[in-house]
Amino acid sequence: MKSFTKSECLDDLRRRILSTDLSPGHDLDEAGLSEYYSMSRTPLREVLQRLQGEGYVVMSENRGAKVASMDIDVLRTFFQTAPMVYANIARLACENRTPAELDDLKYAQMNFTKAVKSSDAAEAALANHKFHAIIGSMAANTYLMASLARLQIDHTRMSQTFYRPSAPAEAMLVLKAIEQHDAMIAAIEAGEGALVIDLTLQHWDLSRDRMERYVRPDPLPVDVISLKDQRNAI
Amino acid sequence: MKSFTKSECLDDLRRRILSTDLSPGHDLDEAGLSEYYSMSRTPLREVLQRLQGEGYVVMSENRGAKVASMDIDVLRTFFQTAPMVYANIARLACENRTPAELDDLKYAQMNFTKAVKSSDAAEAALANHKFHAIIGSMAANTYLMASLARLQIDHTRMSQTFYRPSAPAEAMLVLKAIEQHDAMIAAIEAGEGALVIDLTLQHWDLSRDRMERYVRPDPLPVDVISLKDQRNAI
DNA sequence: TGTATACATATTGTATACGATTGACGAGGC
DNA sequence: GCCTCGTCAATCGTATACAATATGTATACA
Repeated sequence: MKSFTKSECLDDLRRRILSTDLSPGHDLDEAGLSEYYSMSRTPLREVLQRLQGEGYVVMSENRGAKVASMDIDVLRTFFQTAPMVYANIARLACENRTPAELDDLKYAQMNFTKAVKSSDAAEAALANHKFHAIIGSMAANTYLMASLARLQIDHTRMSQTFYRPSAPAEAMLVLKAIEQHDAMIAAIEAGEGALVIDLTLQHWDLSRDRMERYVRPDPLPVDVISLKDQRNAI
Repeated sequence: MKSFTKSECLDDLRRRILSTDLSPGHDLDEAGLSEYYSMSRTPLREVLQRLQGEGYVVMSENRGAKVASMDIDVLRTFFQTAPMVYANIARLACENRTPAELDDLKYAQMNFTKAVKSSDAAEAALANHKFHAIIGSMAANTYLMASLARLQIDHTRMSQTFYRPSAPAEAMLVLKAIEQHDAMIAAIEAGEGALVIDLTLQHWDLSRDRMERYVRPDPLPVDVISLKDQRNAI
């Protein structure tokens, strides 16, 4: 049985939540997880606390931790807020990026491309997450970063289907996303703020259209009873 | 010796950090705090973890927790980001406020006014914090809320001087802030989005001008050595 | 048969003891 | 005299035991 360090445990839980291996709303049992990661409950609880701080999980007194749910309200505000934050982050990244960060970004893009070509859906989603997280850190803005990090959690979870294209036309869209990333890298490197905002919004539009697939095939509840269940499940 | 519950401890630490009773960069000793709040180190560590998640403190491996510092970069991004977030929050608050929240807001404004009139600077700053936090929760936007909460931490800490007016003309500015709050309440109640954005930005301008007092009398370091110290102190 | 209450069980919260890491101080070597 | 290395104290990190709380189930009573 592999033994995990605390930060490995943290990373692994993040991965599992982002890839919806641990689905939204899933109940996280301390004892079970502490055994799984072969560490005692004390450090594991601290990991969960931290994940709560990052918005991955929600904890309630005497009732343990759950994977942050994605209910109807959350989705609404997500689509409302994301473009603004993404655009502002991109602009700031243009102004503040360092050469080292640019290298990181190119490396992340390489990994992303590789994952897409090898049809590894979960890996592609995570690589995409990493790519945009780097743009976030380029922006060097603690405050917006807090929003971005939370947006990305839900974005990555929703985009799982994006990288499992079912039709050739849809596979093309993923390739287009790769191209857009390349264009964004170039614009950031050149420091062209207006351009990168434009590219970011285009990238967002592509992603948003595709994310409807996540929402549409599994329609949001409309009758009172299941709505109530959804709310209670938060 | 008063015994604290975990959430009381959390609140108290937040208060002490916001009022700069615990100054930025201050080192937080687990053993000392656990004795002060008469609880064991385990729950106290969880409190600190949580405060880290909220941006109040910064923790580093094997080196404990510190109150989040406010160095030169942070201030720069603060002034860069605050108006955008505040304005957007205000607009959303207009759209989504509930009657109960409106009552809360009016109550908070009452407390704020009271604190100002009684010249209780720390209390006024905290009441102002609460006032704007309520507007934040009215917006019902988890993502922006994450930014707002972090902005508010630094805003409140910087505004400590605001409520200690040294000249009559400056005392007037605080009274003006009260009036602006009233106008904002009215606009939010009426659902006038454009107006509340305008009022919010005016309110921000007032606050920003006054916050220069926080920065100016104690100039940011310009020589290399103290800049390095500042960075290491993060 | 439905509901309420009391008990059993599982899970979370807290305290304490012990082990690990860091940073400082001082002795020894260069 | 300065640098290096080793020891020591202080503080942080982890494990485990125990207490408190919530949930599920069975039973008694209406």
